[in-house]
Amino acid sequence: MTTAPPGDALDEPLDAPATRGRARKYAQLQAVIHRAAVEVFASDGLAGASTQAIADKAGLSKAQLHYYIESKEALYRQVLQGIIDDWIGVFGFSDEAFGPRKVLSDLIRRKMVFSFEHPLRSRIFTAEMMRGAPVLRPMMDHSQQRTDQAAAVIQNWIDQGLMDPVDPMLFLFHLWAVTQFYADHATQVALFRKVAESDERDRRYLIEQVTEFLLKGAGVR
Amino acid sequence: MTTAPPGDALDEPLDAPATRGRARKYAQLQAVIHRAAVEVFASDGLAGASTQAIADKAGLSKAQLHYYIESKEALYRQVLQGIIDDWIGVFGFSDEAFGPRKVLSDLIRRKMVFSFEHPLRSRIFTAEMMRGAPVLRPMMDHSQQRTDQAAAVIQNWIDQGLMDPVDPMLFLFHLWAVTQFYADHATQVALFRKVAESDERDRRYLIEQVTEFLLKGAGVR
Amino acid sequence: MTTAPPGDALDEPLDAPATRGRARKYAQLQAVIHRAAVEVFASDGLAGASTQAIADKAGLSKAQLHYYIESKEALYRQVLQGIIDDWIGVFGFSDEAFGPRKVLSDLIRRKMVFSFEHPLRSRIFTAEMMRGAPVLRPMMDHSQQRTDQAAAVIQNWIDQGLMDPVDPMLFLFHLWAVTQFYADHATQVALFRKVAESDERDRRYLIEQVTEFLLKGAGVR
Amino acid sequence: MTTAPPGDALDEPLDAPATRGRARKYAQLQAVIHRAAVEVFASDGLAGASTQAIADKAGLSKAQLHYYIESKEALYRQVLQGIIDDWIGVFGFSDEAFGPRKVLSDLIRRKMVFSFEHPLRSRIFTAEMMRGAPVLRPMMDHSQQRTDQAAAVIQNWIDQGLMDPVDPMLFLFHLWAVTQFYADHATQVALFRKVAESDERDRRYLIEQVTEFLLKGAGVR
DNA sequence: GATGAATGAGGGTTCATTCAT
DNA sequence: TATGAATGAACCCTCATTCAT
Repeated sequence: MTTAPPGDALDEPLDAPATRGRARKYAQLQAVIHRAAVEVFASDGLAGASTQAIADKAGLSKAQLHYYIESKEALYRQVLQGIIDDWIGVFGFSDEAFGPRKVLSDLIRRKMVFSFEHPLRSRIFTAEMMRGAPVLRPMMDHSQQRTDQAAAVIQNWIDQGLMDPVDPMLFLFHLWAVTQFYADHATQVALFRKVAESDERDRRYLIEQVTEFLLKGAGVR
Repeated sequence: MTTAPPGDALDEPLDAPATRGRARKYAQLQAVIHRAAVEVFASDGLAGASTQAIADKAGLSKAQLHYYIESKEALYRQVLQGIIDDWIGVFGFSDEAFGPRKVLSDLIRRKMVFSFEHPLRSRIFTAEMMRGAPVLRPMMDHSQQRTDQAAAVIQNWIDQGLMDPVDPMLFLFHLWAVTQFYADHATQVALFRKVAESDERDRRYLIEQVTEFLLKGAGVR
Repeated sequence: MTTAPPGDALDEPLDAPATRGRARKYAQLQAVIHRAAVEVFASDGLAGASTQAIADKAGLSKAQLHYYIESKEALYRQVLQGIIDDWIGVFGFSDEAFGPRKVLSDLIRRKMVFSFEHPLRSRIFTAEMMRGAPVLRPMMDHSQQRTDQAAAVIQNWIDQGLMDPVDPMLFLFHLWAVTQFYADHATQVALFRKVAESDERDRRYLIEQVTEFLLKGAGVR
Repeated sequence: MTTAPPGDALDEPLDAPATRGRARKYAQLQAVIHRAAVEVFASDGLAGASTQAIADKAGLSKAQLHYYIESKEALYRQVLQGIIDDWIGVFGFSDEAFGPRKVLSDLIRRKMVFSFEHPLRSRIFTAEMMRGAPVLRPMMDHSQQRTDQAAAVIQNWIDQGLMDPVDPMLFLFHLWAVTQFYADHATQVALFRKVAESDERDRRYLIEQVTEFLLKGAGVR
């Protein structure tokens, strides 16, 4: 489960100091750009995002930004790639043998934590999905396959009487929909609940509630 | 429950025939523009949508379009207004006295039907929400209040032992999240389930499954 | 032989006066743009030409120019198309039966006149050729075929003993090279000969000299 | 007659070994840059050529290239200078006393060989001429004078009855035009003649044909 | 020397909106 | 009303050149 923003992991191989310093700076800049891009893409979308806005947010000139990126679309693709890379860690099932309660609780918790910590990324992903995933589709090789596997595991659990006979795929949808909601609509959630965002205690409460709701809905024992 | 696209309801007050004809044509054009705008905003977003694209889709020239609308943003606001107007019909609780099973089932069914029939509108709404609702916020006067009322009703039912003691607001969120998912991610849903969209029998199946899941999750009796 | 710049031929079908006036203005503007483009492309090349420069020379704003053209490349293609259209009239052989002296003299005169009257167009063509004709190639359908036919006619004349046994294709090249020179290098020609350009009497002299030289070189009787 | 690409002639004055090695490397690099520049300028023109493309072709970084050249225009000027230096060797008349047949045949052969071996340089020159020679003009000090001398020689021959009374300057133009054609339009020549470029036997044939044509055209005895 | 980084000016093109007819 | 035309502000991106290391 790697939720660190790209570029924050600074364990590069040791090198000549000069090179290392330069590479380090380069990586930092890339990270800054990445973060800026996430913010702008999240609020304005691909079409609405201007490289000027990204450059400003990153503290660069527009020309400087374009020195570091290939194109706006490439930067967007890179952001998406970072997201689906993260998804893998988040969405991977742990050992099926632990049974649905443990495995699904873990999954839900990871997903909720991701929602709390990376709401912008989550929104970019949802927005891309809603557009029909024109950019993302060619990048998602195994997602279908992985989802089918997850559904099979759930079916196994059902067959073993460990949970109610729900439609496994739909259950996965619902799990996704509910957990994702806390990222995509974080502002509204906070507003309606009159609770400040990012309250640690509250997050635990939400995870609890969501977990209980989802497991109960599927009759997980 | 009004799911008809705005502009289709043509029960204008009777008037002088000439004026009525003119007004009628005007209303029809507005409806055409509205529909075109929904399509374009849904797939390209506010920033990505071009008035040219909307005009093309409406069969008008760009200048003609701008004659009928105040501005692109105003048109967008109008579309959003149409959506929240629809929401009211969809989301309104029927008489609390019927109890949670009946009331919530009805609500879920209406919401699912809306998802099936107006996925584009749903997506525009979600996209706007995800941006932090910069345009929508000033337009949503009573939504907070209405949601609070709904939560109160649910709390009542809980107090009466008609359902498990869930957090009412969270339950509403989850209900929203799950039903909305079938609109916002219709393409993906169809893809993953290998089912053609818009199959009537399948829609009934989905409504059933979703209803059961949500009610069970809240322990509705 | 049509050497008029496009847009000058104003024999459009009669129409409603308003439309005709508008169409007329449109055609005039297109002609102005075309002329400006010819000048700029001739002196700066495709890559070096800026739409700003073309717009300035045409007395338009850049945005206005782009309202009338599809793109810089398309405008360039249009210019090239105009040139090869003209070529056809210039280069077409009259009736072979008149014999080489008459037919070739006519051709040379036409080509020289074109060089005098459209040196810029000629240069654009040569420049495009020198680049390997990346843009022009797909537009030249029948040039090869037409040239082969011309070569065959010349071979016929040779077989009939009407001219020396020169390589027909090479003769065509030389004819082209020499006549083209007076367009492509008009400035230098004037400079070296210390003669003002565009002197009518001098043009007749040049045509005479060139004709005699070329015919003698091929031993035309 | 020096047709070697500039920079290839490495007979620099002997010097201290270190300096000599350094100077040698410097000269080699200059030659590499020169060759790369010729290729890029020939196909893209001055405006269309990018220093990046030249650097790539020369195997240097853009910054490195700019360390070795003063500016893009200066490099272009340098290329032009190399070309006109070559022209001198190619175009110089041998001893007038040998008579027009010998002298002109030699000149034509040299010019044709240059066309075959340096088509790119030839094209750059022609392109510059067609633009009106804005860069070249200030560099061509003696060309006018030299051409006048050549014309005088031809006039002499005419006066001696060694060739027909053609306009000497025009004859030089035609000589230039025809021989140049085989460089500037090498691609089209090969295409139209369905002959592979750079065939040694064919080159001899072309030189023969061109020589005969030009001499006959001027009635050289 | 060589290289990554930076920059200012411009490149072509699009667009929402307005205007005149 | 409806349409062609016009406009000014952006937009994404490139480039020759310079700078710091």
